[in-house]
Amino acid sequence: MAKLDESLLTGLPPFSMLNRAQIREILDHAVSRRYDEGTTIFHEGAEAERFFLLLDGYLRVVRTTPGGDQIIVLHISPGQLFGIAPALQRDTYPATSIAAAESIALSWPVSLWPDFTAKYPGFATESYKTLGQRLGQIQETLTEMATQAVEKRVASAVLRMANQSGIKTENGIEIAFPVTRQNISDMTGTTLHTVSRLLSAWQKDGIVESTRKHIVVTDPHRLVILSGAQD
DNA sequence: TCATTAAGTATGC
DNA sequence: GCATACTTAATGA
Repeated sequence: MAKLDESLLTGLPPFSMLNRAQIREILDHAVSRRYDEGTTIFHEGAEAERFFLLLDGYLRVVRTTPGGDQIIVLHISPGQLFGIAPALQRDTYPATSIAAAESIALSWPVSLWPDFTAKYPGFATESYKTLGQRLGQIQETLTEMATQAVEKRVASAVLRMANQSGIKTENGIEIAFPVTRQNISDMTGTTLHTVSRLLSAWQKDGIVESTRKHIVVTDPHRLVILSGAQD
């Protein structure tokens, strides 16, 4: 296996306080893998054998409700840790992770987690920080789901993706990974029909531009207004 | 206001 | 040319 370059980890929050030698040490224990779009990296409830860091691509994190349908809980962007069940004191994964686009991730056996948190300054605190942020975001989405009207929920879901992964183009902010209407309905607890209608209406109003699996937010400000601010 | 049904068009391997 | 993505209208809770 080819040696991984140290520049992969320098600058990433969990590793930013480490020196070259420490990063080298971490990389030498890591396994790098590529995942095609749509590939499941691990399943909810499965034995957590490894924890991961996303180097490139985007992931959907999906949970199955008691009813049986899947809802998209959050997305993972490059540079983020995921599958960190050990940080939650769990030995199974709390959710399923699926590659939303072609992705590359590093992983380590969970047996190394105690070493990492003990040996590397900043690693533990940074991990718990992202974990806390995620929990907060999930809770926010959940209360939003329960209280807000559909149009607001879809608006904030699109905004979240644009903020998290958006790349600037001439026309606006483009969501960097493929998203279907179905995906958005899975994030917002509505139907793909409603999402389709909303996106069509917004396109007519010049707020977004969308083609298949592809969304550009052309007027973020008005989408923000739709997402919650009242007129 | 929104889900559901249903019936259509567009797109891409 | 077939499966998948998306659109639109109609109906009714």
